[in-house]
Amino acid sequence: MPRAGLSVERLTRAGAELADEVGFDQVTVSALARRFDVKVASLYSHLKSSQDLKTRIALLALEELADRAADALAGRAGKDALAAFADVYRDYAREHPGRYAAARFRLDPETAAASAGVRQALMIRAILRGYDLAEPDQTHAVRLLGSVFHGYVSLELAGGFSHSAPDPGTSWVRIVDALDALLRDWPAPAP
Amino acid sequence: MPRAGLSVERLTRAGAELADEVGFDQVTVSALARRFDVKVASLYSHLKSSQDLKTRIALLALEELADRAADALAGRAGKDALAAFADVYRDYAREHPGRYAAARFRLDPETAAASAGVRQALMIRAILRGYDLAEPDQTHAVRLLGSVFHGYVSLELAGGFSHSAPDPGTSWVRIVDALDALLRDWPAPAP
DNA sequence: GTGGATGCCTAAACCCCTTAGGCAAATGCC
DNA sequence: GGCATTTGCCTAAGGGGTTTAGGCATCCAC
Repeated sequence: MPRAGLSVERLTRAGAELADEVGFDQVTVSALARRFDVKVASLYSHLKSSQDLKTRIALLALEELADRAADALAGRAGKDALAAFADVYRDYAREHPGRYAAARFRLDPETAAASAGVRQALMIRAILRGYDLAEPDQTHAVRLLGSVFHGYVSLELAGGFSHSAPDPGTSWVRIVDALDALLRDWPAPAP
Repeated sequence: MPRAGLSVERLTRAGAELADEVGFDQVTVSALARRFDVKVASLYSHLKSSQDLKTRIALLALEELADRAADALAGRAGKDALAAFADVYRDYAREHPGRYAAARFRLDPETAAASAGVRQALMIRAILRGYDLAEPDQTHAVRLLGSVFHGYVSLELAGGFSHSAPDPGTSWVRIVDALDALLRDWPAPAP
């Protein structure tokens, strides 16, 4: 019987595809084994556990997202950069819902610290350098942007905006406009 | 052998408590049966399925959230109302992380349409009547607020802001300030 | 070619979900 | 209070998913 040629990388990529097809929480070691026409136990020479598999898929998704964002940001600044980043985020989630869900998978702190998630945070901070925000307002703004991007995309994916006008793409554009305006004129603390 | 006195309501409440203790995705029919010291199969005279249980917990959480929000909104308008609603959301998620996660559980469209989720959407629209927004801007704003509230709370719960200054409560206040300012001066579409 | 490392296998234990069918406790009717 | 019926909880059993232990065949290096 010839060997299947498994490897952590192939398994991770296949897991990511599986996630996009059936949803991240349906990604299972068993399903992956079926996909490679191999017995379940065989995967355990490559993966430590189901958790390990999910973590790897999450890291892959975070990488891909950060790569796309870096591409999109090249040569842009200000609102251009903000809109580009925002679109990367939303588009990625729509193209790869399973991977996007994976990117939200809870990692333990040290794994998270070593992930491409920090690159994303740095890029948001870079975008904010196009606006005039001193600390701690910059951090508040980072958190706001992270919340809006994640929140919107996750509500849209969950079907929260479906079948209702105006279409989600339009709201997205207007929300990015609004965020740009807000960042240009960030209010002082309320009295 | 005396009966345990199970009922759909008791099971749902216990499920919600369990969710807060161990996380919503650790809520399982088996765990619930253990909690009542009863055999697993016994729960199936009360619950159709594991999915059914989760749906019921989700509906409970949506009700509780809507009730709290309605209380908080009574007699308030404008920024007061906005801040009160925002705090209800964040506080509920911090007090009841499992229930909050349950409230994000994906319901099928008709169940969602009959849930307290629509009450929440109506309350956000009511808050926005304190600002001067015509359609379709009001809808854009509803979506923005929903995204920020959900996004922020979910990032905070996921530990995204932990161990980093400024503390998440401060950012929350400033973000609500910023949203208020933005709604008072909602920008026209970009050229 | 042969030795060793590696890859995939069988086997088995454990946990969760779900259905079918049975006995006993609660409920209601007289 | 006695009896029938309903209802609730049980045992039994099948189907997945996860994970570990141990075996044999394949692949690679020499």
